[in-house]
Amino acid sequence: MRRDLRVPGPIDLETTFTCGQAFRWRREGASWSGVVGGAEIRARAPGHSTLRLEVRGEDPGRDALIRYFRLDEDPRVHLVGAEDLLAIPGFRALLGLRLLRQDPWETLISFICSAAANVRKITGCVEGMSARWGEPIPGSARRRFPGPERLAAARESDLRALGLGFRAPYVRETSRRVAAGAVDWNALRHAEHGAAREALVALPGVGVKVADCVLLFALDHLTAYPVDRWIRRATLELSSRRRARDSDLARWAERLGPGRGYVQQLLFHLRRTGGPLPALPRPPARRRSA
DNA sequence: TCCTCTCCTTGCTT
DNA sequence: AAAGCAAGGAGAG
Repeated sequence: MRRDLRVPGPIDLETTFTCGQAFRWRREGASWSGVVGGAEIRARAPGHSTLRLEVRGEDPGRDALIRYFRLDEDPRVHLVGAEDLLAIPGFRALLGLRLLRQDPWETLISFICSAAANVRKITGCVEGMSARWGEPIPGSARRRFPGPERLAAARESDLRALGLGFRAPYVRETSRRVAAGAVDWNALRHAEHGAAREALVALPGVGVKVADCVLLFALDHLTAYPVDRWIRRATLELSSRRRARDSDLARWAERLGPGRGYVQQLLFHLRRTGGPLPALPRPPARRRSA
């Protein structure tokens, strides 16, 4: 079935789907093909103000798709506090990169696979697991991302055969714990950022960076600022530092406002594709009032 | 407690 | 062709 959704603010599917937040979207002729839940979605954005979707398989429903694509908001609201970044060459052109609101389980496993990997590698792992253990989608050649029980039952050697390498035992053990009910996604969604992160870091293969990715890309914690290699470089440059702990870089980024997670995604893409960033002007010194 | 180093897979790039 | 690199984590010292 077909759905046309109104898009508040700019949208650029190319950067949205290839920027390293999601790993199941690929170009398919004139449109993009992705898997969302039990559906294959084919997406186009004619005129950049409408998102035209063709849904095959189990229809997530209009509201769920609006949530997935975050069409319930104009992404520019997340720039409050980060206005200085608009002066950086190339930054303004990235505002059509839409942060997605993805499934937390799939996001968790995807980013466990992201350790010392690149986007292509992660995509291969996620597609491989889906092809091997995912349920078929009626009317589509693609498959769902497998649930925790399926991956918990997988053999480490089978995961390694898909190219997961040293990440294989992490995926297996974390799957077991999730299948056993150790993670309450809804609770994490509403918990304070620090507490939610603490719960995720308890899982094998999950450190602060991966936890923050799950919180940002799936659980609506837009204050999460995952620091990976690229964001480390970008933030060091913006803050005119030569070296700093990741936690200090995340603390520095607090000045980018409550939407710094969204900003992080734009900076990640900008730094990865465009090279070094200029230093940001220092914020005016605080005057002591009264 | 905190920092640094090493290892862990794989495949593409230089 | 050896080394570097890629959305890191865990364990040792």
